Amino acid sequence: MTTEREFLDGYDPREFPPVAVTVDVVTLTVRDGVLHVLLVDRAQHPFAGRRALPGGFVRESETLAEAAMRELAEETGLRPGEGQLGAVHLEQLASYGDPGRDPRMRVISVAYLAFAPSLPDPRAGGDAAGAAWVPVSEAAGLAFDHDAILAAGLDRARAKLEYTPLATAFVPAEFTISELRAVYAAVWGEDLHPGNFHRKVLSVPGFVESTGETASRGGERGGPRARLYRAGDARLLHPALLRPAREDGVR
Amino acid sequence: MTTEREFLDGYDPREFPPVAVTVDVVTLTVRDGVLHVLLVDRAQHPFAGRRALPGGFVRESETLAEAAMRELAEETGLRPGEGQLGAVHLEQLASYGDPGRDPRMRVISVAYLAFAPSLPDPRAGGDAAGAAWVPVSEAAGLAFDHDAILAAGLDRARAKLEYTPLATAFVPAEFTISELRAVYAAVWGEDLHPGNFHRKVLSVPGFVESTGETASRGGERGGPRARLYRAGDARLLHPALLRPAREDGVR
DNA sequence: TTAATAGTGTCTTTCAGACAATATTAT
DNA sequence: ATAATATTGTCTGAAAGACACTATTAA
Repeated sequence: MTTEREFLDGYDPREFPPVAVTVDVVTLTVRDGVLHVLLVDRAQHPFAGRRALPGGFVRESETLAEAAMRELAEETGLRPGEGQLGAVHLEQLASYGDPGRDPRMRVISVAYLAFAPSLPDPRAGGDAAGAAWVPVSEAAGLAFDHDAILAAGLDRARAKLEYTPLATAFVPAEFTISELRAVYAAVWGEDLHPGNFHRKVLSVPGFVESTGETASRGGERGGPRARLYRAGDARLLHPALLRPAREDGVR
Repeated sequence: MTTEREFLDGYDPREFPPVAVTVDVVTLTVRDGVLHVLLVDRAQHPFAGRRALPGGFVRESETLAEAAMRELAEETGLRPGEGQLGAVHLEQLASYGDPGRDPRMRVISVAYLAFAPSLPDPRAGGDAAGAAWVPVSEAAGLAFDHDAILAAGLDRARAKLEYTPLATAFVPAEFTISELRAVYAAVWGEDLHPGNFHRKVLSVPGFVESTGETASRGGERGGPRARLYRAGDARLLHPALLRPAREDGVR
């Protein structure tokens, strides 16, 4: 937005190439130890019958983040800022604007990434008619360029667990170290050493803080009752919790 | 882009809220050991007389990245894909679309981040009339929300030097370890221990590879002639080159 | 009882950073 | 000659990861 040409153009919106701006949301959650993404079924052309990321047009007076939260609320049937949706972490992911990515017209989509604790199935009716949580391993062949957007969201999520405490966004307000470890295992797709993970999490300043309470019962198949923790005040993890076995595929 | 409403809207672009999509580019380079950003002087309202990031409207048939590279080429007077601009690293940074960020109309700007080796001053004439390299410490009070975009670019650049070999994008194809260290010092704003930095860089697989050559002369104020290296094939640094002294400000 | 899990202890290896030492070159 | 720089060596402490061990609880 800098040159003279732009200023002159600014006077008449009709001189711009017609373009639409949408948001698409990659919403991740962990259900039963498996990473899931929220997808909707497209009823209409184009890509009718295919699954897609929830999304829609940005309205006139809302910010991009507000549009993303609104779309997420519409699809899950939950209201933002209340109950569990209030605990959802939302961040901008990237924008996608290749000509032809939408066959109807030029569409620039701003993708958002959301981390949610385990939520109920999307309610039927309304916009959420075709919404469902899908294991990421089964989320292929999406409409538009949503496969690439989902892949970018997964990459971002896996990286963010390393150096931020955002794994806590996937669990309830109070959680055990084992539950937190299950999040890492689900997002990274590999098991972590329980003992080392436990000591590591407690050693990072501000990652978690003890509630003083203990879980009401032990594990499903036995074991002592675990202590409960809540998210600490750290915004970055120092030192980071690095993924194992990244030696290959780096070059 | 998923609901019925959207599909219907798709038929008539005039039904969309008028919106423009631009790209803005944060172009960083290191000149004489100081981190600089490429800025232009705005001649026109709004923000006439203020400095701004180079940018402009995305054209109909180009991708977002192509638009960013085109704007960068126009402002620097260099042609993309040739000479030094071919060595420029360009990546998407984030998108900015708050209502009111541009007083003329709704504008969504996709910001890009570029790392360039030391380039000549922008040529006079044409779009680059008011373009100049400005030390980042003096780049405040920019037009629109460009202060925030620049800050995001600096954050990203500082973080990327830690775990990617992108510092090599700031130096010529062949460089010495000291030149690479000067890049880190300029971007991070703190001096690094020469001996430890040297050993660290050479110990990270694929970060740099020796050319077998030696610089034609020693340092400006004396010292032996340093060996020359070129960028290696690593895309990520393992282990990473972490910034010192981040204990504070994390929480 | 049996098996699984929570939590802690120990050891080895790697790495960051402080510090030192030597060789080389511009001035 | 002097000072600055390149490069390498050494040492200490932090941290990751492997492994072991004890206590507790569901079934």
